Amino acid sequence: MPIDERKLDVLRAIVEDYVATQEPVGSKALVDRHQLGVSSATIRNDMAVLEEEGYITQPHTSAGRVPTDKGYRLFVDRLSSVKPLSMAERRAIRSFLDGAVDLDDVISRTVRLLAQLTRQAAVVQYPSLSRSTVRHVELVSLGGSRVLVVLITDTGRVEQRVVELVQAPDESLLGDLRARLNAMIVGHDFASVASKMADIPGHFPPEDRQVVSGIAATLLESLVERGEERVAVAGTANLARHGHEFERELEPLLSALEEHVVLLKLLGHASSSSPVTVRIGEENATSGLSATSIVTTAYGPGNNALGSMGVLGPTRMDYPGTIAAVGAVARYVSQILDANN
Amino acid sequence: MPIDERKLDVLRAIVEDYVATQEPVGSKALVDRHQLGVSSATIRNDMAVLEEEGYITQPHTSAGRVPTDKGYRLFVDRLSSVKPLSMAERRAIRSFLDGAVDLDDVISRTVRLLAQLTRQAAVVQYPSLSRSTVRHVELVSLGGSRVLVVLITDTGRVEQRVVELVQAPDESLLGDLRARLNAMIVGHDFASVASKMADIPGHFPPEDRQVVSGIAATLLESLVERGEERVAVAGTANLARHGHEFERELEPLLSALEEHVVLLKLLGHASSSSPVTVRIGEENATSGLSATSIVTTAYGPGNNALGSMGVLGPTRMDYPGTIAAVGAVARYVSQILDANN
DNA sequence: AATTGGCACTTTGACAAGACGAGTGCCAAT
DNA sequence: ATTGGCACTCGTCTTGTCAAAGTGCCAATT
Repeated sequence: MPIDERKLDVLRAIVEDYVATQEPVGSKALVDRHQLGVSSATIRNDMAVLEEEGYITQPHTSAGRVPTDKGYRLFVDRLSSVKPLSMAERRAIRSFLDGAVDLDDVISRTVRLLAQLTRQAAVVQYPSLSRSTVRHVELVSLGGSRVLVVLITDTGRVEQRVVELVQAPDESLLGDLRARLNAMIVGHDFASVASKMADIPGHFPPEDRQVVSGIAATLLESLVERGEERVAVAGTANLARHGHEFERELEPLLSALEEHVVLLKLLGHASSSSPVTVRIGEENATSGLSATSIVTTAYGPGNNALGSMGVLGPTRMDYPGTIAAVGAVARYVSQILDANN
Repeated sequence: MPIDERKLDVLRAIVEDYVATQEPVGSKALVDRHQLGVSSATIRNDMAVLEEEGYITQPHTSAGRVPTDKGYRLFVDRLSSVKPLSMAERRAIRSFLDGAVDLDDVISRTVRLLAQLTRQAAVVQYPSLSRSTVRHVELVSLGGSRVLVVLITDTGRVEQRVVELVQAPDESLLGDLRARLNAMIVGHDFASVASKMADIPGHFPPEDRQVVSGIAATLLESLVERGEERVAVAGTANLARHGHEFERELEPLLSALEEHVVLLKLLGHASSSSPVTVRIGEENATSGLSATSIVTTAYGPGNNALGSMGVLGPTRMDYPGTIAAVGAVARYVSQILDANN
């Protein structure tokens, strides 16, 4: 049985009504609230087909229908148009983000903004180190054998790390090393930095090599290990707001939001083909998240993706609105980062 | 009617049983599970008195009794002894915290440890800037008119901030300023730093003063404004675990955990008189938190409190265990920070 | 005076039975 | 292909009953 145009209309109407009311929607209610031009009996026939094809389901005989993951998928892929943001929302984005003073501030404002706009939980990944270039490396002696290594990227991200050396380095050694590091890696991509780093100790006299390689190792480590993992989260309270509706989901979801490793996997590598990616229910392989959907997109000036941001909520969410909000915020943040380059 | 010794025993038993079972506890169950040496009828009389005095209450006629906030208060103040941690727990604290490489790592490990140990939500405040001294100030030109200001405290806390100046500073000016700043404020308390800062521009030629005061202002600002507000949170998922038990509380509590300003107020100024502070239910003036209790303590080497840490959970929590865990973790963290001084 | 056993009373929760309503599926008619 | 009609199913709501839990009180005991 083919799915014709009207059946798609029916599916769209079901999704919209269900998202709005949170209640299974029946054939009668449907003809009342939408201008479908046919009777409820016809709708019932269509619904039977849609159910047979797996787009909708009924919690029990003689309740209305509810969209399945597959139904939502079809909805976002083919049935929904992007809902333009209201002027108030556009204004909110601007005024909220324009006050940011530096990268940390941009990220923290962005994540709160997204949470507020969508009334769901929001996540923003810091600009990925591996896709940034080095702007500056600074070494600061903290007295004794301790040195602070500071790394600054072209996106304004600042990573710092204290390293405990086997012996106290003298000030001139630090100066030499700082100069050499900067000359060597500033402006370069992170992948290339890793290979160059290996040569560095060779340029120093043997007695200094231990210190030098200690610092170099920390630098590399902080790039690779800690590099990707920074994310900001906000809006967890929004999940509890309509919380008891997806009950058993809440705890695993909160866990995922705390486990940054998991979270980054969920944010995933936003495909650059389509601007905003939606992953629905079971499509997230992560266990316990079968009733949550994730809307993500990459951000970054031009086509140069620096990181991802997104929103998590129940599968029963307002997809057009959420997609629009995520897209708009990402575009605006990209602009800001570009202007700040 | 006076509250005699046995009535206190009864109250203690009620609190313990209620915390363990999460169910109102009746007179019969009480004599079964505890060796009180009297009959259930006697217990009933005692319970009637306890209820009259406001220490316990019954959800409805003929259910068991449940402790009130006042009952919990009496329990923690006079009826409970600190429960010593198990060897496994002590070992966990050590092995978990000993791997920390720097302050950020210490804080993040601490907060996760606390959450895991108590199975509740944990909060750790970063060492307060106002109670630290300056170890080093670093100025790094980012090219153009942008300068990165990095501030390092004796506790290992590193604050950074990018400042956009009206004109590009030249390198030697930055060097001068850096030297002067360090000479002037290293080793000093933050309160005194603020007043000294005002003099700084005067030592520079007029044409540089704008740049100098821009940097000085940022430094001050980042100390004062952002200074206190850094906190780390973990274990929010634990709240959802037994979440539906305190229902309406979840959302405001999650909100509070995200609003760092509110959170810091809740952590409060841990009184140094008693090592661990407990605030129960309504005692937290914050609205919506009438069913949550907060167990906090200050940490820091010796009597020098650097910040607070604590645990938030339902009023119906294991107070002796939680108090012990918070106390032990705080002591161990204090040691670590001391060793790292 | 304190404690106890006994008993009546109240309330909850579980269970069953029945009324009701919502919604479907199907069929015959258009 | 669409429609109105109708029987059917199933969940929900209400009501009633019953057992269990727990209390409060009282008279008896120590």
